[in-house]
Amino acid sequence: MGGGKQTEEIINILKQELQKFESPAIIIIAREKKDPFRVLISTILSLRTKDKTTISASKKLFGVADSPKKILKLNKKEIEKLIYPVGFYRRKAEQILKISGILITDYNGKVPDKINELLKLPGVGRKTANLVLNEGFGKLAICVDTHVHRISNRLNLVKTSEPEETEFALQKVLSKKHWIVFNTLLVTLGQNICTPVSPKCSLCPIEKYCPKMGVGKHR
DNA sequence: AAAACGGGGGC
DNA sequence: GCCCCAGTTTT
Repeated sequence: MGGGKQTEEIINILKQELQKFESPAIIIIAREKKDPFRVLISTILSLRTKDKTTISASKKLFGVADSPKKILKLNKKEIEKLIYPVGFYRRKAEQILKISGILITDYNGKVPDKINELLKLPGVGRKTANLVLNEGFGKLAICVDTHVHRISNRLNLVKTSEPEETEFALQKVLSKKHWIVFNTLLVTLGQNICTPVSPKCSLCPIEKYCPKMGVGKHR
């Protein structure tokens, strides 16, 4: 299935050239301790939030409680205080409590490793679920967020209007060995170079593969 | 002052 | 399918 020489080249170049940039927040957090629960909770925290904020809030929270059981010993106010600088902190505190309760009662305290089960949890959509499968469990999944969606379309790897379409379109285009790294590479590229507005095309290591080369400003 | 931030849920 | 969410940082 799929691959394409050009896609291979793009991924290889990105692997080489993006090493100098900091990894996305969830990768950094997962690197410290590979634990699906930490990936899940920090991904919730990262929603519409900058990486630096996500990392510091995650550290604060996990310093106090990094398991469903420990989370449930806290009340909502205490969690809010720990995660405070992230956006939507009240909603997220509630979701973290609810998720922890559900994990205890329905899943024996473990994060499920099936996407349909993950999607039942409050605050968990496809992006979060796939990232948990991907980074938490090392399972084959393509996590599509705004960066992956935007850049995949800029490169004409896919022609889609919604992230969910992108996920399924990429499954046909990408060879499976790249499914897990793809998200990290494109997020890193998207945060540092191929930004939503005013992308730094002159710094882009794959500019020659980009159909919008030289446009300078594109969506 | 305004836009941006690795979405998701409610209607 | 549209609209709202929440507070901090960057432009």
